Amino acid sequence: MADIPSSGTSKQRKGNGQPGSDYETGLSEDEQLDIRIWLRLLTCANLIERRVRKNLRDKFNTTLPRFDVLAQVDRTPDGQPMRELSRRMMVTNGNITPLVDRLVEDNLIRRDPSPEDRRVQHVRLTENGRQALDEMFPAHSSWVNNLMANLDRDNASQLYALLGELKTSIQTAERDED
Amino acid sequence: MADIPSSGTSKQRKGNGQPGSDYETGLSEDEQLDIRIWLRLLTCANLIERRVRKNLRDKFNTTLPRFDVLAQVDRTPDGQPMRELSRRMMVTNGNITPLVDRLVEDNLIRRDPSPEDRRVQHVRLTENGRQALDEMFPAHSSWVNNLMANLDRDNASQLYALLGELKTSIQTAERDED
DNA sequence: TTATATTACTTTAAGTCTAAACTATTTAAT
DNA sequence: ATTAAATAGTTTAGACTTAAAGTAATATAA
Repeated sequence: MADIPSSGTSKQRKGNGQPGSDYETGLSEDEQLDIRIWLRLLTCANLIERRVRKNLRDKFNTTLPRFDVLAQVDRTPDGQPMRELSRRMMVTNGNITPLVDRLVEDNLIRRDPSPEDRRVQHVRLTENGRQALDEMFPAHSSWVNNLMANLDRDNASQLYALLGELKTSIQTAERDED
Repeated sequence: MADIPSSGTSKQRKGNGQPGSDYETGLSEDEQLDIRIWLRLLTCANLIERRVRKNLRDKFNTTLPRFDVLAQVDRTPDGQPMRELSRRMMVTNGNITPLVDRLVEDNLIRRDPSPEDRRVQHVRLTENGRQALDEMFPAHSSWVNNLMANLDRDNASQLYALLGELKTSIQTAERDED
């Protein structure tokens, strides 16, 4: 996960000679800034994720992917097809199958075949699953809240907006890729 | 990875009645903002990570953790102990061992026992590893740069600063935990 | 209609990751 | 010096993740 670039190069690599270039890395200031944003982003995400994982394990004896499935499934009253789960969770299809298998075993969710399309399985919360989620959800919020408690509210709003800009930039770049 | 909270609750959960609370989630505006920051952060991190992983595989037939190890090892001329690698990469100790094993097999790094402390193994780049990294590093930068190309430079600087604030907030909260 | 492509999901093999238990070594405290 | 505690690294079992290949069902197109 961590992805910290070093000089990333042998001593031979020279600066590009342009203003704002860095002798060590051969990157322009803009390029360096981008990399630093990426690394800081990753560090923050890792720190938060680590805390959430630890608390889910310690306090609810579960894992983040399991919590994610429950939270996702709960987003729509009629449950969701597997493909929708994998799309929302940003993981591959093959990942979801065994994850859902285990949650079904534990009677937290169930699979209902779609009446319209026999390929589709709708995943829904069981009563058990709902209860579990109702306990976990506020705790999860409070953990995140706690980690950001020292962040000034104006800064928080701005950060949220800027992350939106970043997201747009990424999606634009990915769209142009194709 | 994705961690999208839904209503996360049955219909029974009521708003907390305070100004700015949300009937659906029972979260205050501040709490909602924090969760939204977290989710957006995670989305951005996932999008970038996914692109980097895909490009590492397609163009260099390698993986992100492998690249991370090489980049980390390169940061200090005399290599680094395993514990330092795991600390910097924010993964557990047990993760590093097989990862390093595979890279040693491929002759990209080597393990040198520390002369001072017989428990310690210093991990260093081989000439092969240096060459590989020298090819990968600029490519890696350009991928990230590309994803952020549509981000205004002022916004980028601000985002970097705010992520710093967030990081501090998280670390403060974690410190208080202990 | 019939062939072709697409879609939803599962399976497989291999890599990554974690927590926990373990070994070997070093450090600290008596 | 001897014991206890801490540290570096490895190993283990299990969960998660991916890409790629496979199966079944649906949609498209000729």
